[in-house]
This record gives sequence, structure tokens and C-alpha cells, in this order.
Amino acid sequence: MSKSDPSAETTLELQDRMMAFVRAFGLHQPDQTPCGQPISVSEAHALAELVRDQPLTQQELGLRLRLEKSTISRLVGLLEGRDWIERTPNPNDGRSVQLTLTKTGTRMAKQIATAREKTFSRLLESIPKAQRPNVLAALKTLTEALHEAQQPA
Amino acid sequence: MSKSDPSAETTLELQDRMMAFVRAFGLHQPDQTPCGQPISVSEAHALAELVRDQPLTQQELGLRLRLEKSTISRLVGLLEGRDWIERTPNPNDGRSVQLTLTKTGTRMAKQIATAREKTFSRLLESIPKAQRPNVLAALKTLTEALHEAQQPA
DNA sequence: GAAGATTGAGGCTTCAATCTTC
DNA sequence: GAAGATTGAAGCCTCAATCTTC
Repeated sequence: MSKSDPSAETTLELQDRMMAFVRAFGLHQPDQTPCGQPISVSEAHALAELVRDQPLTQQELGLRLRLEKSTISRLVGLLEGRDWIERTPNPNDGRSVQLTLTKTGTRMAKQIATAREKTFSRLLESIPKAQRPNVLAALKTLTEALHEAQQPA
Repeated sequence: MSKSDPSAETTLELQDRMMAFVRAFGLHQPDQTPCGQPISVSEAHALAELVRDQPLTQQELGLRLRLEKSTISRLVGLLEGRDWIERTPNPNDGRSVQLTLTKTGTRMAKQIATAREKTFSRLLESIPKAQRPNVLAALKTLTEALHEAQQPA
């Protein structure tokens, strides 16, 4: 919401830096698997959300992961097929289902979280210590700006 | 390369912020199309690279976009189908091809660049002016850290 | 009719195998 | 055999249409 026309140069730099960052992040490769088969980034993210909050409806999960409901439906189907997630019908509303982690799913979620923490810890170590607060603050600012700029009006 | 164990909390925050950012960025949606049909993010990115440097081999383009050579092959095929790009055989090396923009392709690339600039300008406006330098610097730092952390050894 | 979820069609990406040229 | 490019198979995602329940 801050007025002031940004210069063309600054805009171009932001564009370059963001594209470079997103490409470098490599969203498409599956996560390292702590044990057994590889796991998609979204699967890992879904498990992480469920560890924090349980139960969740598919729509709620979709909002958190910013994925379409159809994607969530298939994603949950896969995780259910591995017996990591359970779909329980909501007693108060026959339309929605409640997602909960199975015992195996909880164990896997924690293993994945540990492995992931190692990855991000390593990344954080590659950032000069003095700049870490700036980087975190910048990511927050950027994400908020993205949400704001994506508003239709 | 900076030593010092980051705290678990900081690691978690980085993890959250990065996931939130990447999801918010929405890599999967096609770009707004300045005229005619929608364009994938990678197509727009490819045109932007070619406007800067011409000609490029497919492998070079793949390195810049951080995409597999098979992806580039298909991507170029699509752009060639629209008569935006030309594949010219390299006279010095029969294996590689030289990618150049056609007249139409150049015009489109510029239109897309303009539209994209508008998008990023709007995003930049959503970032408080005082924080803009920090955000840009942070993105640079992060991308470098990503490349460093992805090194095998 | 609206909300939650599912299914079908198509696009972009990766990995693996192949083909051609060096 | 290595390098550049292509093709085949499969995974994840979006959009649109559909089904069930409110």
C-alpha cells in the first residue's frame, strides 16, 4: 500500500531476482526421502500441515497449500493409499471429510520434518549470519506484497 | 560458507517463509497474455532470455532456465510452432541448433516484457519503499545460498 | 442454488532411453 | 565414447464438468 513509483531499473532487478530464486528453489523435484520411496513437495507440505492441525478438511488443506481442490483430492487419495492419512466423514456435514494422520502417517511426517529441517538448516548455514534476519524479514514482506498485489482490484 | 549452527526456530521460520513465498508466487498459473493466447511462465522466461542474448543453443537456454534439455526441446518446439522462434543448424557443429527470435517473436517478447514489467512494478509498489533494498539484497543472498547448499559435497 | 469433493482432459516437468554428430 | 537434441512414460498441476449433500 506504499505509494511512490518504483524505477524501471528496480522493477527489472526484482523481476530477475525473483525468477532466479524460484528457479533455484526447484519446486519440481521430489523431496529427499528419509526412508523408502520419494515424496512430492506437496505431499511433504500436506503432512506438515496435518501434524500441526488435525483434523483438516480437504478445502482447508487446499487453502494452506494454495492448491486446487481437485489437486488436493488426488493428493489425499495417494496418501490414503499409503495408509498415511484417513478420510473420515464429517458427522455434522455429510459433504466434507475430516483428514487425520494414521499412526504410520504421523511417524512418517515426523521423519520427513526432521529430514527437511536438515535441508533448511544447511541452507541457513549458507547465509551469512548477519544477513539472516534481513532475509527472513524480506521473505515475509515479499509474501505479503504478493498477496496484496494479487488482489483483483 | 559462514559457520555457526542456526537455531531450530530460525530454521523452521525459514522453512515456513520459503514455502509460503513459493506457494504465493504461484509458479503454475500461466502468465497474463498481452494479446491472444495464454503463455506459460517458462515460455515468457525463454523469450526474455533470447531478447537479451541471441543466438542461444537449447542447452544454454536450459541452463538459464534451469530446465531439463527434454523440457527445452518441447518448449522450443511450441514456440517454433507459433513462429516466434527459429531453429537454425549450427554451421560449426551439426549436433546443436541456434535459437533466434523471428520478427513476430521479437515483437511478442517485447510486449510480454512490458506486461510483465507492469506486474512486477505493481508488486514492488506493494513493498514499503524503505524495505525494497533489503528485499532485493535478501533475494540475491538466498539464491546464492540455494546454489551453494545444492552442491553435492 | 451453494458448498465440498471427485473425475476427465490437457499442460509442464522430470527421468530414462534413443538418435545423430563430434 | 561424449555431447546435443529428441521421444516415451509417468507425475503434479489447473480448469471445467459432475456428483452428492446442505
